Amino acid sequence: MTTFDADGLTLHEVEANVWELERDDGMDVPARVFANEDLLEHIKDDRTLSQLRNVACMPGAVAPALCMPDGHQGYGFPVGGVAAFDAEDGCISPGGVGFDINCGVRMVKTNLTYEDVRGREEELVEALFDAVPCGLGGGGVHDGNHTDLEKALERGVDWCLEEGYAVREDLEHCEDEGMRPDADPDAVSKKAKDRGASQMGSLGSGNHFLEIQRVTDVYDDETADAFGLAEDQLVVLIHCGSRGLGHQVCSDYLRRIEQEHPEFLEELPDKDLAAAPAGSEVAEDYYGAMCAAINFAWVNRQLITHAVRETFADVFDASWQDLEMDLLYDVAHNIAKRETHDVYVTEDGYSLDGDGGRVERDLYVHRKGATRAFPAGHPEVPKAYRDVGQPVIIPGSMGAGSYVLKGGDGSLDRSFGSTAHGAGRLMSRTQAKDEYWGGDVADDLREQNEIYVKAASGSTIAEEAPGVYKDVDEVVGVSDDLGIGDLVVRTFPVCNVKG
DNA sequence: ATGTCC
Repeated sequence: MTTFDADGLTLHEVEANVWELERDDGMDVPARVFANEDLLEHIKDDRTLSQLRNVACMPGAVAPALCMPDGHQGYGFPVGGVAAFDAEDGCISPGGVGFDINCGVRMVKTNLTYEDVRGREEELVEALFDAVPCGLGGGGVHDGNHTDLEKALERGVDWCLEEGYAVREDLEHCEDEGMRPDADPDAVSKKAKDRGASQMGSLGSGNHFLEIQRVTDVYDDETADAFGLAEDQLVVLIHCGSRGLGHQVCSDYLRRIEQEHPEFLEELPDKDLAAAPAGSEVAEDYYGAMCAAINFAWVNRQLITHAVRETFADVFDASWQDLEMDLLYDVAHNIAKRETHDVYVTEDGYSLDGDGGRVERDLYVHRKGATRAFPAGHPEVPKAYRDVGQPVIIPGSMGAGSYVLKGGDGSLDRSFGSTAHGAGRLMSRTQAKDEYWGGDVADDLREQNEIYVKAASGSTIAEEAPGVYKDVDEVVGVSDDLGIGDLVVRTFPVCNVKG
């Protein structure tokens, strides 16, 4: 059997692109990495694998702890991690969701082609840059107050509909229809709300961006047709999260868990895993606050969508409806969710693939830097896509393509209905700033790739240089080979507004 | 990711 040694641990290749960390005495369940050997090389020297092993030791872990092909080391849990814990006697972990709650991405379609925008990239980017607040700090598309914020936290995109920032079809083309009903605004601190009120409809910083892209390749004609995507079509990708509000919710609950459950923390292999026992008051409060932050992030992306539609209408002198700027889909990348899954009880604990006795379990499924990828026929896939599978949007780096996949038939048996979320970082932000200078990166993109980039700060461009990321082609290739998310189309950047 | 430490 092929093995791969990394981070002081040994992986065994149990089938093509599936590497297992065998269960040792400390682990409740085995752990698995979905990757090829090139991708494994990238996690050889960081803490990804030991972090994944730690996740497999957590109370109530069900079936394997998983790392997607774009995985890398994170805070407590690896980014690219998928982990399910029993919702009755397991746990929920802010570290398993991440600081940027419901960081995610949506794709807005247009009926324009690359020819329509060619030569007007600078004009379009300047107009978008003026219309969508970006970078660190306050300011948003909607001049928020606390009354609006409460409604946004409670109702998500449904609030945008009432305010004229959304149409009914936007809700129908969003994961969870843009609203988590379990949201509990009372569980969100005043400090978090203060930060959120001034950031309603803002891009933020880091890897967040607004990008105009063109469809360059169609791999699956039938599904592309169902998604309304065709070669040469212009689309808009909006990638952002819950800004300071989500960050504050995460920080608040990490502190509360430390204060209220020190004995529970003590038993975890790493304090950064910071889980709350299922059923405890803090677990319920965190779930309610996290769901409110999820709603906030959806409102954020919807408000930006509104601003993008108005900007396109201005620049191209036509209404956004005439430009057919409909939402393809909006997916969350950093969330935990109560979901019911079929699992199988085996001698070794649990499996997902039908070996053993079937039981239905209520779980907290954590997707941290991972995308839900439900297959055709699943009741939570919107009606428009029920026959083909949900759209899965995977952004690449600034200089690389992005992909639209469809939820694969293998995703429920392999990964709790999940796949990768992006290219995945190769190096830290600090290291990136040593290796690159923002101005040079932007010049290279313009001269070599004809991609026009405008950013709030030069150092952000350096931190996000294409060379800082893995090869997204390899990431989606593994997803497609495993049948957890299947290739539909590839896009390539035309111009980009960076936070 | 993030008013990159209240």
